[in-house]
Amino acid sequence: MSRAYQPRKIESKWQKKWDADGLYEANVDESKEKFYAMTMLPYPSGDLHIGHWYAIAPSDARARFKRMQGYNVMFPIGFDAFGLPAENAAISRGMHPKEWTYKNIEHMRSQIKSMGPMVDWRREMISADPKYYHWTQWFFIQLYKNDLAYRKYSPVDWCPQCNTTLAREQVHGEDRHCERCGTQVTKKDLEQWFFKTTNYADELIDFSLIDWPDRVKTLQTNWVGRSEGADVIFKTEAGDDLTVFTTRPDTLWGATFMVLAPEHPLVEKLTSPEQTEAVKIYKHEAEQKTEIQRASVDKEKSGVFTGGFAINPVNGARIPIWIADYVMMGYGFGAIMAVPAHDERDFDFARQFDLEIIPVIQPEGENFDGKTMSESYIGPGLMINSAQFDGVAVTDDKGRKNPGIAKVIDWLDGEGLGKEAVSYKLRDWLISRQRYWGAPIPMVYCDDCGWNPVPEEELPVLLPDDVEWLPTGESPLKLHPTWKDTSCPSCGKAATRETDTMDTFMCSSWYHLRYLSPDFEQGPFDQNEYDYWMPIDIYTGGIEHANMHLIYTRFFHKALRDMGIVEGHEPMMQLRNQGMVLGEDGEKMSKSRGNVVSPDDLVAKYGADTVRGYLMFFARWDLGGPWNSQGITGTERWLSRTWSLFTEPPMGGKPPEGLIKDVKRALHTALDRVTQDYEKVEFNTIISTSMELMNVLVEAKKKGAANTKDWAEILEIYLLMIAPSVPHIAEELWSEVLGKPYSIHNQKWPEADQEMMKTDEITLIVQVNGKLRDRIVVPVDISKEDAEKTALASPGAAPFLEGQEVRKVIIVPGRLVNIVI
RNA sequence: GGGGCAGUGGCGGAAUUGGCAGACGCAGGGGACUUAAAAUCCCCCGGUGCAAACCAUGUGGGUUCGAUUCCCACCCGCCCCACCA
Repeated sequence: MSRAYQPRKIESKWQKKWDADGLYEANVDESKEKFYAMTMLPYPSGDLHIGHWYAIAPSDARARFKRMQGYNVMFPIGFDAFGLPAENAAISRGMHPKEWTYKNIEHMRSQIKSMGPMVDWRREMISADPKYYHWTQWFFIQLYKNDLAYRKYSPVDWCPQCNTTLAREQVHGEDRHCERCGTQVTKKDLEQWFFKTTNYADELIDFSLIDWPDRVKTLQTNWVGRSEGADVIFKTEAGDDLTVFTTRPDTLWGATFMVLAPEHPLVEKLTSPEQTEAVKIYKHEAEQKTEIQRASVDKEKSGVFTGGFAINPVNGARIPIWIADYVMMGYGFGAIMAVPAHDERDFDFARQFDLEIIPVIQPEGENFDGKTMSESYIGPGLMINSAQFDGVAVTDDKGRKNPGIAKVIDWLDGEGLGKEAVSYKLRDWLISRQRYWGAPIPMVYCDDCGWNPVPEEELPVLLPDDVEWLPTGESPLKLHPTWKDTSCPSCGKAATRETDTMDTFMCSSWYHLRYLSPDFEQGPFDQNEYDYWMPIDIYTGGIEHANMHLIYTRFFHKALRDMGIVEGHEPMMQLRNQGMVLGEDGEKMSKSRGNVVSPDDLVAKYGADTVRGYLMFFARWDLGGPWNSQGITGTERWLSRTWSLFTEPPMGGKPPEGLIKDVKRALHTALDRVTQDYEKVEFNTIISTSMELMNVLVEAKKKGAANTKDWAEILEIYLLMIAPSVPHIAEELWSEVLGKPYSIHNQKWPEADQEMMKTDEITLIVQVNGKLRDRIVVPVDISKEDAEKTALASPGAAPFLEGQEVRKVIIVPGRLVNIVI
């Protein structure tokens, strides 16, 4: 009597054996082509979420497919172990962040193992291990030595809930809330460490070397926000330079006033005695505004006149200088020339405060008058009121491609009034965090020598365990009685350590390098491993990191490349994003909503293979969607019917003529499709095609197909096909039921036989005026003439052709005949 | 306001990229087996219509012999950015 399908039994059995045999150990092997498949590492929050499974299991299937194709595949995993949740847990439970984190890792590691991924656990990295953050610190020092890390006093984003600064990227939404806790972010003037990500702005929007989703490329491009234009030097009446960036130097003659950000350094000097009070009040209001809800979007412009004037360099006009909060200190120079006739915001401002409007671009057939214009004009036209440039055509193009802009830039340059310039929205990356559970920034401050890096031989700067983590807004390390005391690396005098820690995104910017050699002590990675494995061939994970991790890690790689530490221009050649698994109610899963699906429960009930298969099947992987707890029974049935197919005795007698040929055709067609879908990283159709094939096999077995000598080979190919997606049942059926040599995961991916896929007869679609009228079965090699003849005579089409003149017949060989009447 | 992604049965989704719309699965209906239930197996399953046939891929146009697929305009949903000069 055949055994029933007992997934949990066979799954833990094979997981143990694979582990004991080191089946998934990935070693440098020059004789084989490498494939580095990586999935975004989890944060050890406590429990593996279904979202983790969704990220890891299909990625694992893809990696297994590559392995069967003959690649030497590395599919590592680790833990992004530093970060705020550990500290918050420490505060609320009175448990040390380290203890909490490592306990969680242990638990989550076993949960990951329960899905049976082909992970080489010898390569695991944990970013909170001293042997890891040693090198995070080392990288900081390299960036510092190469002039890519600097300290700056500036207003920075501050989360009052998390009690720390945040990178610009970690501030979300119109209301500017904290990425992690959702609290409204405030501004704080602090001296902090930054990385010069802006040095790489242009390179970061060049995606020519990588195969990344358009969505991510667009997000990153918009985030970098490159604009082409010119820097133009205005002079204040007092003689100070007042430089502005503009994308529209062609409209310079229409600049009738200037606007500075309230925080602009020249404001005080410019302000006339009679305006001093008004300016002071406005500055104060503007400061408050960033702190209060800006969500109440009254887009009505506010601002105040400083009493100061500037000279428009192109025409000598004396123009007033205002301050307004619609000008941002952080972009360009924090100052603009206002051209109300051709900029919507400037127009609104001019109308509100009754400032002069001079049109300088005019399309044909128009006759603009600054006094009567009802809105600004942004489009193309001819320059007017612009002295020698009158009549020059201005197009919709940006930058130098626009003839008007190009001419003006060249002229400005020649006159020494300005120069071509590019501006970016991208900010330098603020990495200081006033928190405990992170990698200490390895810098020392000495009253005499200033800032110096900790000597590399003294790394790592260890995080002390005995710390009070009172959430005070000061770095907890600062409150430690002795930790910060050290000596100056330069002069040896008593000095103080930097007590801030690094943004955890710093840890995750290079973890792919640590997988190469997690225990290597002479450097961040072993060069031999690097030379073999890098770059990453496919990186999978959520899209939410498009403007954070995925920009930082590219920046990091490019910076290391310029230091000669790594090679190539990009770390990750291909990126694919998975969507999100939502709760059954279509909402984001959350404990408070009670719609969380527990993978542990599912594995207990259905087994890991069913969960893996269903995650691949239930939605388009890149989109995700709501979980359906009934839907998983479809995958469960697929596997139990597969089990029966292999374990139940043969049926029927002698199979009918042609059956085996038909089965083989279905087999190879499915194999071809599955192969393509794995290449394209489209998982749902891999499973549906496998189900479809199984249905064919079940039918064929009933008709006696299992009584032929071909049957064994058919079953083998089917098993090989499903092995990457459902590795345990495939192994059991392969090694135990078919008695083939262990392991199925060392077998070669079968090749679809194009000959087998061919048919003798095809079904030709017969259309009349594009409407389906009949289907005719014809020989595959039918001539066009015969196809036309047969179609015209077909019973379905004939009635529609009666008494009609056939004007044209379109024949798509192998597909259809369309008769046009 | 700008940008992106999507819109196909009751539901998740297919459609070899311009050629049979709805594969595969869930749910539903009917039947077989069973004392009964579960499991399993078989049949039906977009709409209208007795049928022939017609209608149907968010809406309206267009290109084409032929459009879910390409183009234009619009509607709805989600995501990102948002007074960025």
